[in-house]
Amino acid sequence: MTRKILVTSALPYANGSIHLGHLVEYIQTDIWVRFQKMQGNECYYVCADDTHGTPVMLRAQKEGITPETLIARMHTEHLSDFTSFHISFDNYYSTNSNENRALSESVFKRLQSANLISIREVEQFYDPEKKMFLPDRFIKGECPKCHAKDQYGDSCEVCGSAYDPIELIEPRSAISGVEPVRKSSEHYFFRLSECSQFLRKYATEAHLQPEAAHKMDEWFEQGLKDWDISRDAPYFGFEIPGTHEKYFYVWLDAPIGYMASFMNLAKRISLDFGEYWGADAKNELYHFIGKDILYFHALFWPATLHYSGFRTPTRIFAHGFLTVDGEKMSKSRGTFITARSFLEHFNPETLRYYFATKLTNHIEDIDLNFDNFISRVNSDLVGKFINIASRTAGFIQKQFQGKLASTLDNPGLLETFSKAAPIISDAYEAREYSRAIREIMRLSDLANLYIDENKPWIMAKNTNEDKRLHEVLTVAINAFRLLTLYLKPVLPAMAEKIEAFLQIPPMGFKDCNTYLLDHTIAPYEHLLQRVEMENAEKLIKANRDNLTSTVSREIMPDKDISISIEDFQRIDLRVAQILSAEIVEGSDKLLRLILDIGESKKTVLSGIRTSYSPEKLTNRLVIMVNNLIPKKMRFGLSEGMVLTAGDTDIFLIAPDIGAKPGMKIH
RNA sequence: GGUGAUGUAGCUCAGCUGGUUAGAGCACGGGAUUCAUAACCCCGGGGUCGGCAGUUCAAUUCUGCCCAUCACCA
Repeated sequence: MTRKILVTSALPYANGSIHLGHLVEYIQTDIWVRFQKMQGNECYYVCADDTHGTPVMLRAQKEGITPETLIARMHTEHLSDFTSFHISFDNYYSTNSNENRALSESVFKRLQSANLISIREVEQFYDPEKKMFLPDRFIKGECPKCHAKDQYGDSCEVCGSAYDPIELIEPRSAISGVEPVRKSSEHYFFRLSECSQFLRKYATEAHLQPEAAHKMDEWFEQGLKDWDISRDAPYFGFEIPGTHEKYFYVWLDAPIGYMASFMNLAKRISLDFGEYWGADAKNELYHFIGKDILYFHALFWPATLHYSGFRTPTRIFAHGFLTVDGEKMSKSRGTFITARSFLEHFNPETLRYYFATKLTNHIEDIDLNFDNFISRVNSDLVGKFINIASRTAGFIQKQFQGKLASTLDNPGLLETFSKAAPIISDAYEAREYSRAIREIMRLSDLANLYIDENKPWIMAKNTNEDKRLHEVLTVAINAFRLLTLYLKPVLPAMAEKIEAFLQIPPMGFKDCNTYLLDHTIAPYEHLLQRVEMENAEKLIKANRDNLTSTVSREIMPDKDISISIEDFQRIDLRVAQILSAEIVEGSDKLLRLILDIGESKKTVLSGIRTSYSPEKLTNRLVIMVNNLIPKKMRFGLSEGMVLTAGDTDIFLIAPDIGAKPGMKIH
């Protein structure tokens, strides 16, 4: 039976860039969603930018733009980062939408009629200069316990104690620096204390992870407190209906953003909203979240939903945080790594794979250790998995014109692979990705061992063993196909490349019992570069450097980096045509290119062999730096360089069709 | 401070409800091999399973205490 499933990840806040910590969650969720789709289930994955609240408002002010402009920019940036990491949202929306406003208002009104909203006076710090109430994080002062200076209003980073902002010694507004005054105002409260019976029941039914259930018990024991859901103007958010200058606290409308994003999707592709969110909806609903926001998702959110006439989540899946080299991510250490900078140094799928080897269904922190990352990617992905195709495909091409045999040498091996499908899919379903990966790597070892035992390279020398050779290779390629299928939720882009190589339609789990026989495959091209420690070092350095220049870069160009137009014009860039390309003997990476630049020819030694084979380059147009001082290398003279993009995967830069060799570039 | 989680080979981690000589991958040493981007295959060294007590015929696995690390405190 086809399950109907709606999945969400927590909404990233529109005040900062996506970093590797965020990606743990999106990658975890995306693997699960892709797995569900491969199982043939109807599964939708929605998310949105979380756009409201004081930090967004203040940042927009600081940049001199409207909050709407800021959140539009962040939305574009976030979505582009997610897309690069192959996060396959069915909808990526915004909490600042008409749907979300309508739903938030309606939820509020229904809670009001259920008599779950109360109004109370609250005394808070107020910045008399900025004329606004200050959230705890925007008040700084001396810690009342350990007397450390310059601590936030809610807790001390030095001694770790938590307190009320009013206890701070010599409090200051972090925005204006003036001393805040105490001022009272009317606040709206959601009477969570009235919901504890319902929530206790819900906590049991939702089958929370043991750690989460434990935490819930702790909260129940302490007694649930009412929740302040209003904020005073100025505030960027939705005004509360029937009030003047009172706004919904961002945490009220943020989870409603899940519904709003789905509503927007539902309209577009004609889904029934009620089947997913109605009070008695039967479809499944899952939220993936970080452990820090369990309180909001396991208490406020189900209560809000239930008492406003909607369904509650089927399950809530919490995960731990990311540490880097065993320590909390730190901007000054350069381990606060942004998604974007990772992409400049590594293939995104290497991170997806690494996280998959670490992720379990427990709320445990996972560690990014670069030594470990490099060894996992190089030995598992390149050395074990890809190696299977790499060491056999050549024979299929050369000896059998790319065609697989119609019979198998050892069907038993492939049966073992097929039989592993339920083990692997159970592990994915249970979010025990590390278990799935262990099993897949065990199978990869079996495949490599099988090839080793049968030694196709020996058989290839004896023509009388052709039939057996053909069958052995066919088993190997089929093993590779099944491994690809099993890894596909984790490595979607690579799986797509491999499907093109095997010339087969997109695979799903139902394909785990069929084999490719009497079928022609394409020539093999290498699928993944090894990763190197050097790149990790560059990545960390880039993030450390970025810290110091972030502020100035947003406001004015950095003088050290900026160049004048005259500086640029000193570089003589020309369109060039590759007349010939050949491998430089004795070198790992170099190709010798003979380039036509109109009036003359030049020789360039270029380190692009890892990404381009010479036979593919002849007649291509490229861009070359013509006035570079010629460099004498061990293998001869190089009279310039050709422009490329990327560090590990290298891409030649090419002019548009019609350009002629020798044309100057300005 | 309160609460929780974790602590198994150099590194990253498996070890289900307690039961024969505690496992894997990587790293390391030796061998074999050359099809594969030095990848792959075989063999090996290496662990008082954080410490101390207790329950038990038997504890890495259960209980208590201690130590260390990490996280959370709406």
